[in-house]
Amino acid sequence: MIRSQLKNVLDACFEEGITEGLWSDKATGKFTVELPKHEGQGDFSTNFALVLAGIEKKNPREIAGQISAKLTKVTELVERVDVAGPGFVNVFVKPQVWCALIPQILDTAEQFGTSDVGARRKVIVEFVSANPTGPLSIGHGRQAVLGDSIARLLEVTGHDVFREYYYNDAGRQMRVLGESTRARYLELIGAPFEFPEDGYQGEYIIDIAKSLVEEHGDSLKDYQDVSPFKKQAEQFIFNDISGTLARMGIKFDNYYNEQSLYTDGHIDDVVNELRQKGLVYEKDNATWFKTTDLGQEQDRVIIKSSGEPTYRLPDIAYHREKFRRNFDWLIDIFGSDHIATVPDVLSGVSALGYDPSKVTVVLHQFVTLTRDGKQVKMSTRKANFVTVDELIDEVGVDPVRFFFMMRKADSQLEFDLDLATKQSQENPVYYVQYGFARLCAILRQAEEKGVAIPDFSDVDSSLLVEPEELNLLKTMSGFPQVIESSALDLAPHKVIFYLMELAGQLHSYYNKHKVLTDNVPLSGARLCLIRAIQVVLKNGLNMVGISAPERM
RNA sequence: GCACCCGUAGCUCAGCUGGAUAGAGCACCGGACUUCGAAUCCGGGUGUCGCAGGUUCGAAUCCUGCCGGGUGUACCA
Repeated sequence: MIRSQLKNVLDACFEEGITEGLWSDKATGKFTVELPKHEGQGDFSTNFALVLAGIEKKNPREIAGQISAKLTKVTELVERVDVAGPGFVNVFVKPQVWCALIPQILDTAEQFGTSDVGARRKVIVEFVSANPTGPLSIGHGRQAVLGDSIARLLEVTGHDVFREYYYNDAGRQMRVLGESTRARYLELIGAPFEFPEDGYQGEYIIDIAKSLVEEHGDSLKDYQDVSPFKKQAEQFIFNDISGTLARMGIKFDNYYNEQSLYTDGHIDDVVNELRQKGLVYEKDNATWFKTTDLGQEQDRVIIKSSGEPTYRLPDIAYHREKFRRNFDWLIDIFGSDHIATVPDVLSGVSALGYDPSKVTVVLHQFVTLTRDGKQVKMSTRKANFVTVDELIDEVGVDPVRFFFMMRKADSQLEFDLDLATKQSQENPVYYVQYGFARLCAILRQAEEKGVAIPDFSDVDSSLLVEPEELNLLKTMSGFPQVIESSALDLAPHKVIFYLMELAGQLHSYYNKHKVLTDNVPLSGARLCLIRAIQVVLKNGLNMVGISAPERM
């Protein structure tokens, strides 16, 4: 936030230089204010001189001198300006400017870090979308956390967020599920049975079959229709899935059933509309979507010769419905194995007259589990756990969420079970949470000692002079920016990295400087600082759905 | 074959959309609790940023071509 203040100042100096004839306006919007990597390069630096020198064909050091003379005059913000290297202008900000951040944080409290950049844009985030054929797997877990955190971040940055789970309870998969359940049922009551070839092998099918035996005895024995089996399975599995999601603190605004696309006629609509545009034709008894007309390499089947649509058609119809429901931004979280649908859906909606640039697809790579330094094989067999529930049982909700967010979506994610279960030093979740708990402990201690936490207006903030204190303030001033960019980039991992950084600075500070001392004014100032850090850590954790425990 | 993603320290990964001397965690070694919680801190790094070109004041970052890995490329979802 101080960075943007400085940018405004720099822009003003730039304008001033134009009227003075020092340079033209060609560089408008080209230069930036950055955070230098190394000590001694100031609190902020700007490439102003380098950019202008390139455009104006002048000596960068000369321009650097001119701009730094102007910046130096802004005494309420700037302490000192250096010109370094090829022409970087390094700005040192007055310590009081950093300290002024404390009351801002304390006053805005849980609002600190929120913004309205979203301008109440309506955004729909579709994620998980697993069909109810079994418990959520590790891959779904990553997607669930990713989608939910993205949704949370969009919410705090001023978007109107709608979370949706898309599923299909018809189709082949579900039929096989029903048949598997029936087979287990017949097995349980001792009747002859035949397990379907691609049937679902999991234990949970047996549990479902047991429930049917309890409810109906053997009265379903001669039932030819699979639907009672299917229905029971679906209900059980959905219960299981939503239970898992609830454990992770995830709620959906809507579960969208693919079936409704058929019953409401949207599937036929889409085909007809595409046909009218000359983008649909029949060949080999199937119906094809002429995607070669839309820049793709080959045409795609949308209705099989059996009369059943392929997955593409409902996907396109579903996205069209999202557009028709007036969302401004459509975000899909998919596993990378679904990448093939993306071009088809985008071609489809764009052929139907909607703007494909309003669709953003976040593709995440796979998750592997490691234990004892070795990869855990993820077979459908038992022995090794593969469900999110089992993962949560072993490591806890917060570590699960945290670890799933530690990597950007593009990267494969290695989930280190040994690290996640350690309640110590190495575990980054506890590292951050412990930072928060520690601050709570200090404040409890203050209360016990009868030390009042002063109002910031009664505090002499010039007492906060330690480098660790100023660094903490600098880091905290970047928090709103971090939240905004991780929201707009749909990249929660940035928040995680930020929190580790902030917690690290806090722990260093804690070990070097004591907050509660006999020096009352100093303790007062530090207590205010402590409370500010507490706010930022808590907000950061909560914004990505992780708890901030006061004691651990 | 084609499309997308990845290739950065022993391992797992960041790197703010082009900036200065490339970072963190883990692992390993050595230190710090009569003091606000040691789930913490302090010290210890000799990396061809996969390779080769190109763009420019400047490239891990952008472009092209290779190499290696993953995923997809169905009338499966």
